[in-house]
This record gives sequence, structure tokens and C-alpha cells, in this order.
Amino acid sequence: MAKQRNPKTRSKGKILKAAEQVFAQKGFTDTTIADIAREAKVADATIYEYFQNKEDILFSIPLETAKIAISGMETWLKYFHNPLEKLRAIIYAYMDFIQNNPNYAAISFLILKQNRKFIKTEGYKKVREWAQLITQIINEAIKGGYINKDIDPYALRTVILGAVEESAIRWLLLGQKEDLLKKAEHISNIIFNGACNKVNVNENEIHLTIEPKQTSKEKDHNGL
Amino acid sequence: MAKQRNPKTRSKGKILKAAEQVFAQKGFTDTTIADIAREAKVADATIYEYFQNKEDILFSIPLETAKIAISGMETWLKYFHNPLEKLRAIIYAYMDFIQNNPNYAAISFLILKQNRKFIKTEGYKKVREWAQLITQIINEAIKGGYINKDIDPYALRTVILGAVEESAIRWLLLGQKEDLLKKAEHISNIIFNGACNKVNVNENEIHLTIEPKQTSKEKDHNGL
Amino acid sequence: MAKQRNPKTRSKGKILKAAEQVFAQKGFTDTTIADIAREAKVADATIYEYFQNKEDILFSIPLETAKIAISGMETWLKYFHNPLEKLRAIIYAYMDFIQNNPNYAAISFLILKQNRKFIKTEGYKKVREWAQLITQIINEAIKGGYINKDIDPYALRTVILGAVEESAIRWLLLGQKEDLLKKAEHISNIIFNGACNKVNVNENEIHLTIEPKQTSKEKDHNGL
Amino acid sequence: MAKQRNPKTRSKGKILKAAEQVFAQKGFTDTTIADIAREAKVADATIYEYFQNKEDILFSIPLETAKIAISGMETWLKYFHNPLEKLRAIIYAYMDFIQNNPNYAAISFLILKQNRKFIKTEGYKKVREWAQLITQIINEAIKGGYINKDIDPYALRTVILGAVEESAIRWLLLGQKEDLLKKAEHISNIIFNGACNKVNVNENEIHLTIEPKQTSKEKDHNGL
DNA sequence: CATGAATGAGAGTTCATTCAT
DNA sequence: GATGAATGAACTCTCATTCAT
Repeated sequence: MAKQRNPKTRSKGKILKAAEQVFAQKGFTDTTIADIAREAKVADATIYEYFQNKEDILFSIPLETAKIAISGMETWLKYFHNPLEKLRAIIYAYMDFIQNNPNYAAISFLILKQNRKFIKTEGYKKVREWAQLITQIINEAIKGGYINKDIDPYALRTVILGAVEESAIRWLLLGQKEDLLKKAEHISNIIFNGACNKVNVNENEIHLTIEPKQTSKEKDHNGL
Repeated sequence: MAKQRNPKTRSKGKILKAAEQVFAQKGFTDTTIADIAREAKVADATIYEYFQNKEDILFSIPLETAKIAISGMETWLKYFHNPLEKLRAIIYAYMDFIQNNPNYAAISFLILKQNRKFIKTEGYKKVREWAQLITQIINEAIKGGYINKDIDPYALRTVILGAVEESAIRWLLLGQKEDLLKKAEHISNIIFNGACNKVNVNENEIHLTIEPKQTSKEKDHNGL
Repeated sequence: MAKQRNPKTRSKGKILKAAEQVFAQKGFTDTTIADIAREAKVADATIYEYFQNKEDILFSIPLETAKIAISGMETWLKYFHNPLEKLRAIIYAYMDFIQNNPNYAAISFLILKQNRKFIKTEGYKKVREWAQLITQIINEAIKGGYINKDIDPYALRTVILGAVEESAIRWLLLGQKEDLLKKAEHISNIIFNGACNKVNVNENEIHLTIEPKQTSKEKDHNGL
Repeated sequence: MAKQRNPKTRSKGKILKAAEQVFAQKGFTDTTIADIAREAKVADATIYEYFQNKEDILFSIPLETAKIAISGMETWLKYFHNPLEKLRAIIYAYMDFIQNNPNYAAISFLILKQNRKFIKTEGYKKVREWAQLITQIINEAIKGGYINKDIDPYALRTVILGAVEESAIRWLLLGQKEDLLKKAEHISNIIFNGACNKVNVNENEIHLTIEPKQTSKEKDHNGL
């Protein structure tokens, strides 16, 4: 709540912001320290006052952001009592976060995700905590009978994260044109209700489906 | 008596194999031309006889492999007539391919996927063709009434690919210990039948679920 | 007089022609063996059948050409008996040759002239012979009283060659637009009659001046 | 107490001096960045702090030097009122400059002169300004009646520069043995008074010739 | 705390040249 | 005689990083 007044933190913050911007734009390898310094309006050498090296800057980015994202999600999830709604909400919230933080998303999905060293960093721990939150909720949902007992919780988490991140990556690489929240809806329906048509088997079942009125108007504005 | 019928092709092939190996191991940036040359047992300069530059090698890798993968899948899909079975089969086949080609998978998911330039290459076209095959089958399934009409085919494809690739990435980064085929089963069940418990609603529905007897023995050998 | 029928000579000639063309266009350093081979429609390695290395090709170019130029000039000079006319004729002929052989001129003035090693080659000897021909004629002219006894023959040759070559270099670098023969006329007049106005001193003198009616219409289409 | 007031400028100057030296000695192509760095006693990379690339160093050399040469010539020309004397003085001064700056001369005549890209640089502009100064004086001389009205000023400039530079090139390539100032005298006489013997025509005319007592003792230590 | 200047280390790339066929 | 294939040897240039001020 106290404003960050001391110049030390100021510079560090400026550098981190700048790095997020530049990394997202050019990727890790094509970004030079000079690029970041220019964007942050500090001298190259100043960066080494706050960070050990280029990778240290990269790995520092998720630290702060993930912290914020987690605490945000935690307070936010309290409003839902049904764990199924919580899981749906997480998908929406994640997509919403991505849509509002495309730079962070680009770094997370296009740079960090493929970095073997990231797994050993503090930043990764934060991200992992967040993922474990999801597992918890899934387990809650299973216990509460909302999710089928035969479902493997890790598989479900994988499907959820995979679907969201796959959407995000395509969105990032293909120009950020789609509305990710609409995508969130489609994806949630598939994951929770399944893709199969059960109409043949049992007409009632369709009532479970939430908002099934979306018409797949979207044509192949899709690449991959 | 002729030692090498196609010396030109031989060298190119050797280089490509070597590059696949080394890229998968060290990533793109940390791989030097010298590394590839050493692995391929040719001189550095020889590489430039066949490829324009380091990136050209990288982008050439999926060309051949995707071609094989597609033709494999095509002949292979003929044995299934039910489009739902086809989709399930694709998930299994994809996972199987990844498990048998971890180097290619590493390159595809950890290097190429985050490369903005890749989208403009021939190799990407091949990969895209393959993805479009999936969309076709999904559409068949929708027309045949096997998949709910309200499902957005692109969303479904995203969920399928996202889940498989998310599994693959974790598998690759965390030491390739899991059995991906088992994972394929869990994932397929979620995607086609949904995660929600419909037992409460309708007991019959459960019959649709194929092989629901998996026990989630896997503990948290899972990171992210 | 016999046509060069044997393939060996054919290839060598093709390569030399090609090299002249490419060297003139791109300069020595920027020309690759591959460039020459492509232009000559032979394989790179074929070039090494006829020439020791890249420089050998370059140094071989003036050999043939200078031989032709000299023998041309020799037969041609016989028509003049006045050594002054001979010298004037040389200036014109040299300019004419340059204008008709811009590739050779480019190589001679822009590449060979600055090459310290060229001085030790056969090709240089040929060029030198040609220059000595000029000295001979100058000496004749001095002996015959046509040229002032106080003139240093080497200085005169320097002025003649310098003026012609300076014109040629500018012509080559600035797009080969001027008419070099017109330039030859102006230059000759200056060299033989002097730039100074002697009208004040002696009106008669002007009669010596040949064709003094040129109007310096040429504006500053001149760079350097 | 301050050791280096302008460290930045110092390094740049050192590199430029070193480059002048090495380029003159070995030519452009045969000079490596490492050569220049060694001579300048800086690291290879330091050179790239001040220059974009090897060619940039080359093109930067005439900038400073030409500036000095021009301003020198300008102040110096004020002592002459007769434009003919000015022109003679320019020839002497140019030769003198060459003799005192053989490195610069080598770069100017043997490297830059044949470089098509040089024409588009700042350095070329400076050289061009200097050449235009000569044209001005020639025009003055024509207006003042010192030089024949029928003389094309550009042709005269060409003869002057050609003669001086031809002398310089031979001097540079053949070991810098001659005295260029003596050469300047011979050349000036030819250019201003003409090579032709007018004795036959008009005895008076000879009085115009300035210092006609040079004896052509120089033997054929002359090549080209 | 901030930085201008300098640099070590190395990578990618080019190309003339060789050699077996 | 001609060449496709292969390569050794350099060289330019980049950039993360250090250090004195």
C-alpha cells in the first residue's frame, strides 16, 4: 500500500516492466540487454545492479506477476461455492488474465514454457503453487460428487491448462484477434460436458449443458 | 560396388538427423552449427551446402517427419469407420508418435511452437494440413450425430491438441517417465464424455464411457 | 587465324570472358569463383583446370587484350607520319578503346591499377610495353622538334595517361554518360597547346590551336 | 590530473590513425579488423563501438583529412592573386600533401577511388568540395583572361587531377622514390604552356614558359 | 546508485580450393 | 576434361558482461 519511493526499487521495476515488454515482442534470444536498457531508459550496466544476467531478468518476471495472479484468484474464488463453478471460473479468469496481459502470456507460454532451467527457479514455484490450487479444487469437486470419480485429476488439469494455453498460443501467434472469453465458453462446455452427443442415449442430459446456444459461426480464421 | 548412391541426399539426411538430436537436447540457441556438424560427422561448411542457415535446418525438420506422420495417420484411419473412434485413435496415435519420437516432439513443442517465423515456412504448412485432417473428422462426427451439434469444431480441436501437447511438454520437461498412452486414455474420456458426474442425473449415460476403470495411481510426479 | 576448336581453349576463353564481365561489374573481392563459373556455364572446379586461383584469372585478363590493343595500335600508327599527330591519335584511340571496352577498362583502372602484385605479372609487362610505345613516340617528337626540348618525356606521358585515365574512371563510376571522344579532343588541346591564354602575347599563336570552336556547354554533370 | 579528457574521441582517433596506416600498407581486403585493433592497441570489439563495420572505417578516413586539406588550401591560396599562380600552387600543394601523407594518398588513390559505394558517402562530398574549389579558380582564370576561353574547365581540371594522381599512383606503387615536387613542375609546365614546340612558329612565345630549364635527367625508372 | 567505455569469447557464415570419380 | 561434393581456414560482427569513475 506504501508507494515505492526508493529509487532502487524504482529502477528494478522499470527494468522488469521494460524486459516484459521487449521479451514479449522479440523473444528471449533476440532481445539484447541494450534493448531492455533502452526501453527502461537506464544504462546497460545499471541492469547488472539488479540482476545477475539476462536469464535472471527473465526468470524474475513471473515472480511478481504470479504472486498477484494467485492472490487475485484466491480472493475471487471465494464467491463461488460450487467447485464446478470454481473450475469454470478459473478457465474464464485465466483467459481473461491472458487477454489483459498478453506480454506476460507471451513470455509464459512462448519463452518460459520451453525453458528447462526455469523449472528450477523461484518463479516456477509460484506458477506451480497456482497449478496446485487447481488440483485442489478438482479434488474438492470429485469428493463433492461434482466430477466423476473415475476422472484422473491430473489429466483433467492437463486438459484444462492445455486447452487454455493452446488457445492462448494460437491467439498470440496469429495476431490476437479472437475473443478469448468466447473461446473459454466453448472449451468449458467440452471439458465439463464432453463432446459426445448423448441426445441419442438420453434427452435429459442436455439440460446439464450450460448455454448451449453458441453457433459456431467462426469460420476458419484458424491456422494450425 | 557403389558406396553411396545418393551422396547428396545422404549428407542432407545425416545433417537433419543430427540436428534433430542436438536441437532436442540443447534447444535452438544453445546448439551451435559445430555441434550439429560434429554429430553428423561432416564439416561445418558442409552444412551450408544443404541449408541456408541454422534456422533453415530447424524449419526443415518437420517437413519430412510431418509428411510421414500424415501419410501414416491416413492409411491408419481407414480401419475405423466410426468418426468418434477415429478421433480417439488420433489422440492415441499422436501420443504414441510423441512417445516414439521424443526428439521430434521436443523440437515441435519446445522450439518451433514459439517461433513466429515458423508460421511462414513450408514445414508449418505440413503441420497445418495434419491439423486440418482432424477438423475434417470432427465435422464428420458432428454431421453423423456422434458429436453434439453445439460443439465448436475448432474449440474441440484446440482441446484435443492442447491436452495432448500439454501432456507431451510436461512429459518432455520432467524426464519422460509417464506412459503417454495411459494419459491418452484419461484425456480422451474427459474430452468425449466430459468431466462432470452425470451419475446423479442419469445412470445410463455411464455406458457410453469406454473403459472407465482407470485408477489414478499416479501421484504428484507432476509439476506445473 | 585458325578457329579455336579444341575444347580446352574454348573453356578457358569462356571463363576469361565471364570473369571480365563479372569482375567489371562487382569488383574483384565481391566476385566469387562461383559467380564466374555460373556466368561461364562451367563448374567451379573447372576453373581450376585453367587457372591457379582467383587472382590468376584477373591477371590473365589484360594479357590477351593488351596484346590485341598493342598490335592494333602499331598497325594503326603507321598511317601517321607526324609524331604529334601520332600522339593525338593515341589519345583518341585510347579513349575509343575504353569506350568500346568498358569492362576491360573497369578492370584495368579500378581493379588492377591498385594491385601491388599485378606489377610482377606477365600482364603488366604487356601494358608496360604499350606505355613504352608512347614514350618512344614522344622522344621521336622531341627529336623532330615537334615537342619542346625542355619537356620531360615521362612527365608528358604521365599527363597524357593521367588525363585519359582520370576521364575514364569518372566515366566508369558516374554511369558512362559522357562521350569520351569529345573529352579526348579537349584534353589533347590542353596538353599540346597549353591552357594559358597567349593571345595577349602573340596573336599568331592561336593558329596552332586545332578546332578551338568547342563551347563548354557541358554543365556540372561532373562530380569529383 | 585527468588522464584522458575525451576518452571517446581518443579511441576513435586512435582507430582512425591505425586504420589509415594499415589500409595503406595492406589494402582494404587484406586488412582485417584484428590488424587495425592491434595497431590501435584496442580490442577488436572496441572498433565496433565507433564504427559500423570495416567499410565505415574506410569511408571515415577522408572526412577529417579532406576537411583539413581544404581549409589549409583556402587560407593558403589567399597569398596568390593571379589565378594562374593559384592553379600552379594547387598542383604543388597537392603533390606536397601527397608526399607528406603517403598513407592517406594510398587510401585515396588506390582504395577509395575504385569504390563505387564511396561516391555516396559524406567523405566523398568533402573531396568533391575540394575539387569544386579548383573548378572555381579555373573559371576565375578564364574570366580574367589568363586561360584560353576555348578551354573546357572540366577538361582542364581532369588534366590537372589526372596528371597529379597518375604521378602519385606510380610513386606509391613503385616505392616512393621520386621527388613529387619536381614532377609537379614538369607537369605544370606542360599543362599551362603545352607540350608543343612553338619555337618554329613564333620565337617570342617561349618567353611565356616559366622556368624552362628543367633537364630530363630522370631515366626510365618508370614502369607503366 | 549510475554509467560510459571497453572487451573477451565465440558464433555464424563465406569461399577459395581440393579430390575422387 | 569436367564436376559434384566436401571442407579448412578465416573473418566479421555481436553481445553479455565488467570496471573505473
